[in-house]
Amino acid sequence: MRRPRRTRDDLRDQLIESALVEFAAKGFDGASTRSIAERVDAHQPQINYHFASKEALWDAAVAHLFDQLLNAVGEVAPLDGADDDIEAGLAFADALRRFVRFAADHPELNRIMVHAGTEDNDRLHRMLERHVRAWYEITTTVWTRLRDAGIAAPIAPSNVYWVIVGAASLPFVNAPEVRVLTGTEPNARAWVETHADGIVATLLPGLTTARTDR
Amino acid sequence: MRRPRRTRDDLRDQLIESALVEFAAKGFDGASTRSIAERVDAHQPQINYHFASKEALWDAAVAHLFDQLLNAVGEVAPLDGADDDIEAGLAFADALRRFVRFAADHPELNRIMVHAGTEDNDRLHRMLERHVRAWYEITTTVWTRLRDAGIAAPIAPSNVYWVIVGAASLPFVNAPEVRVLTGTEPNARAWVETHADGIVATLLPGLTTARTDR
DNA sequence: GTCTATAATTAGATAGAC
DNA sequence: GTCTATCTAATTATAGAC
Repeated sequence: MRRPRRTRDDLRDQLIESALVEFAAKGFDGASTRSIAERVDAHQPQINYHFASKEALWDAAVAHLFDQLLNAVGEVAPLDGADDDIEAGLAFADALRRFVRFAADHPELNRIMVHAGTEDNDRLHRMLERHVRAWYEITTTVWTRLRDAGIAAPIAPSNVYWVIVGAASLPFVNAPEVRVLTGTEPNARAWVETHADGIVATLLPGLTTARTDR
Repeated sequence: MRRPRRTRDDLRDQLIESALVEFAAKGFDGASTRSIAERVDAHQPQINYHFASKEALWDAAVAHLFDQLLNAVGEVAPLDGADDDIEAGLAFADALRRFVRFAADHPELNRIMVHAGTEDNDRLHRMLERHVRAWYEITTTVWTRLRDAGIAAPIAPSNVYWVIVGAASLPFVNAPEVRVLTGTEPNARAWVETHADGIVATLLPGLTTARTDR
């Protein structure tokens, strides 16, 4: 009945995956290290041994998520360097689509972010400076350019970041709510693509026009 | 040093207000009935006496919030009856603006909703059927009409509800994040109105055009 | 009818066994 | 170096005093 002993790294990875699910579902305070451990057949004190504290586990889990995000959406920096504005707009549209797909596949990211963003504490500051600020800055920069080019919708660069994140991720963050209210499955491929299409067409109305103009 | 004894209703109201803040900040599991009680100078067991259980207190707090929302945004039903489409569009734009202002003034609503919507449990179902479904239905109905009239942006009626709620409320739900990343105060009147302007102009592009056409 | 004292459970962290 | 046994504090609910 005994499970073969795991390697250090395997156990760490499993605890991180488990932590993501629990933190996303119940928030930092609501999640218990005991449940996180038991979900992967470990004992609660093993968390303190491998991560020193609940906070440190949270930091590790968040870092893991943002690694995956960067992998999935890719560096957006090149956007700024695209030759012409339409090019930049198309690249941004692509990044938006990839972000919507990531939000559908990994609802934990935006669940954790929306939990963390409600309270002003050290955890939030660490997450923002380590992982979020770069995304915020590149978004406002590219958006300003696309606005000037008449491609982007009339949203101020200072708040477009939250419009994008909120609109793109909420149906996946609240997937159970979507299922109850619509009777449809938001994680179905078609649902996700419809959502991405709507977001892109609405936020970048000048792109559809421009593309047919060429 | 003794506080004058409160009436039954005063204490209930104070506990509900306190519960809203705590549930919004930490989620249902993370919030403790002890903190909720202590915040208004009461003892933890008084919650069980006045509300029977933590769940019942949550239900009462949520009901109170949705009462306030209805008060602030008003019945949207009349929208459907407006004579012409532009009229309906203007009324919808007005409701959107009032919703944005409410989200700024009462971030607890969307914080609690976003927490509740992540887990499929009885609490979520009670909230959806009692308070949310009506808003979802009227939104999709009006949106379908405005889409057909060429006023609304190209977002499917089945997901526009989450686009609106997500885009309109996230900067207030995550106000601490906005403060850190932008250095601005999202609750400032100007910030809120700029946000509302952006949302309305982006979601109802046909309205600006139509208005100048007349 | 209302609140205080208290019970039963579960939280995260540590100390010491292996 | 890793995990198990255990500790202290905090959780919600109840029982009984006023």
